[in-house]
Amino acid sequence: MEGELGQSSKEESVTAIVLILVGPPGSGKTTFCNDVTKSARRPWVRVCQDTIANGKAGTKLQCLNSAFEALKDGKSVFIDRCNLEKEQRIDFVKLGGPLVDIHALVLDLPAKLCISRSVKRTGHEGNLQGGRAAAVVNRMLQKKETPKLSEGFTRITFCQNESEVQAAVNVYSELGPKDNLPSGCFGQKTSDTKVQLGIMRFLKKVENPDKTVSENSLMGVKSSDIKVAEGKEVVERNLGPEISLDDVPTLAFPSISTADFQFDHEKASEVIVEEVEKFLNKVKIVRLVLVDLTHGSHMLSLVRAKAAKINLDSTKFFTLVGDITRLNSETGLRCTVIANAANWRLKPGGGGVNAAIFNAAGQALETATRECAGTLSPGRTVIVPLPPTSPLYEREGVTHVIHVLGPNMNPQRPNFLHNDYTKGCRILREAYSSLFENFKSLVNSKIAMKKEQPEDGLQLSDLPYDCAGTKPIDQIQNGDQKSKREGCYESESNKKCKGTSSGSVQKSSNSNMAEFTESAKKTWASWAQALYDTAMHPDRHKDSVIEISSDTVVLNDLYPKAKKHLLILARVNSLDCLADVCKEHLPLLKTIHSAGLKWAKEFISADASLVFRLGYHSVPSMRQLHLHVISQDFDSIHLKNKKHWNSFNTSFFLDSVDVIEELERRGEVTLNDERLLSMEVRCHRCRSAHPNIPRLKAHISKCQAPFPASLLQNGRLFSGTS
DNA sequence: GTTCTAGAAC
DNA sequence: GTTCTAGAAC
Repeated sequence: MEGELGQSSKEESVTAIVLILVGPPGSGKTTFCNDVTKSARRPWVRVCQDTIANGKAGTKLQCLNSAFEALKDGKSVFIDRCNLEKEQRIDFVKLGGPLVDIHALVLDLPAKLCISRSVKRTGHEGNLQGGRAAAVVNRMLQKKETPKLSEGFTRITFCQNESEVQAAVNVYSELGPKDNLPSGCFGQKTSDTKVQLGIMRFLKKVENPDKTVSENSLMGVKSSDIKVAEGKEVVERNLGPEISLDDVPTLAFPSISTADFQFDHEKASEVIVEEVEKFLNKVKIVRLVLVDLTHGSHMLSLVRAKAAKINLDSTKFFTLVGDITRLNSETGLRCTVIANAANWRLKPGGGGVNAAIFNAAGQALETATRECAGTLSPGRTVIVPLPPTSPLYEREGVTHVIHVLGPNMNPQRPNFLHNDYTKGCRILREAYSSLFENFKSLVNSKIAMKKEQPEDGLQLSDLPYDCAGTKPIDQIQNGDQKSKREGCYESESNKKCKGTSSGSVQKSSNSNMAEFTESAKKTWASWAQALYDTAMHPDRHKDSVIEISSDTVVLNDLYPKAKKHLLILARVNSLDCLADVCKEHLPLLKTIHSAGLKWAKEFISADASLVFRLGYHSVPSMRQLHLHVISQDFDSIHLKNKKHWNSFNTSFFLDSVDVIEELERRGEVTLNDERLLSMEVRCHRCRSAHPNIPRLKAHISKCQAPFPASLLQNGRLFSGTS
């Protein structure tokens, strides 16, 4: 079937398009098709499952047949059905071929908007009226799987609001019969709406357990249910129509000074709301979340009431009951920066938020804090970048902690203000304003990086602030503590730690902030395409290739970093790196692993002293998924620098066994930060640190220490005795 | 990914 | 002086 498609138009070599619309009822799929068709410059046929059987709902097969016929006629096709799950799209993607491009248009509009449109709708072809719409939309969104290029799409457009939809309408209606659109992903991805639902449930559970709307009743049919879901204050505050959870830089902060420092709640809540308002007037795209662990927190309700009174934008500022150290894992709320209610010595302990954050972040935060500041005075704040090795970074995605020291009204604690609230309020204002400004600087620093790397795909016009507005560290650190090196998380033995605060936040935290915005799919420089070319055309690389199968190509690394160093390439198009890997690739990854093991065995049979490790780089330099099979002698003239060493000997290197295990368990792979590559170099056996690569190499040529226990487990190392 | 090289570190 | 790193160019 695929082979025949597009044949009739082959002479003119016109490429037809199958545009698969992806969106829940009420997202505007049909409207989109109609709008494009109205002024289209190429023939389009809309295939709608709701009406395909003589105006009534039909089957997917009928849709496929109808699309196939239209393509045979040289027409382009809209697939107008929800297509939210990969499984529902897969057969339509198969319509693609040499003369048929498969595009997706993701209508990622706010769930609330889709629900209200569906509810209001009376003449919709799918008969999705009334209260049932809310149930259906919610249920569908929970199962939503964002389309990926790896499914077989040549182009995916994401629309999060009406203006982006209109832009897409323009693009497709202006597309002439012989025109093509560039491949790739366009428009930022929003969070999955199921995450929003996760938060909604969490909030209902903790904020108001008695009046909780059960999932069943939310999915029920009464319109009153929708009222409850939409009308409840807490839900409304957190599910406003403009929210897209993942992409907005978010700061989570505790109430400063109101716990152990016994600051008056009424006054503190006033300061918070006023400072938040001031900040949000200045900054466009950020979110601030006030977090408190206690159910029915007095502070949160005071702040909520005051925020509502002045109509603070509830999508930019809201309150949340939860553990500030577990926001991502427990509520799905991703906060890259969190604030800590610190003590003046910036030490762990003391209970409350400070103890919780230092506990959760591990020793790494203590060390990193020491590198940035010795002490803090009231009203001041200091930014501490979290090392990627910190559990808080790994598990929660927190890249920075900003320590804040608030005013103290507790006679038992240092800097007691003797109930001088004039001074107290001034200091508290300073503390919040400094916190928010520091947060802003971090976000700006991320943007500064994007500005330098336009190939990342982020449009400057999308940026929330003026890129020129970044401040050097000495201005933003805003503390009277002795300023130390920003961004230092390496051991004291590293020479670079001797630096002062002359560096800038921008430079040191660029990669920290890499998660603030999701960039479009990576573009690969020409030199990075060699493996891709080898995987696609192994016959052209006969000098380096040593084995070809239907799924893999095996070759010797051109610049081996050890006595034996092989690469096993996946022979799949658009599987560039681990970030592209999903559950469907499990069999392939297992095949690759077996091929690697087979070769390791062969080498070991020739030289029994060899020990092998099989794994992937978190962020490879070369395109095309490739497994490294590398002997652990690292005896090679090509191993020349820190990056070479650390790419195989830090958690940047992900063991194949662990990748497969995580893929089975979670359906995706957790990648580690590129900053690991510039960390100090340590022996992979005895873990001793070395000042430079020549000294490290001299050491590893002699070191006979046993491998660390972690490597000896789960078959991560493979030797003659394995 | 590598090569080249300026300049930092020793 | 030599050694080594790190950034730019490819």
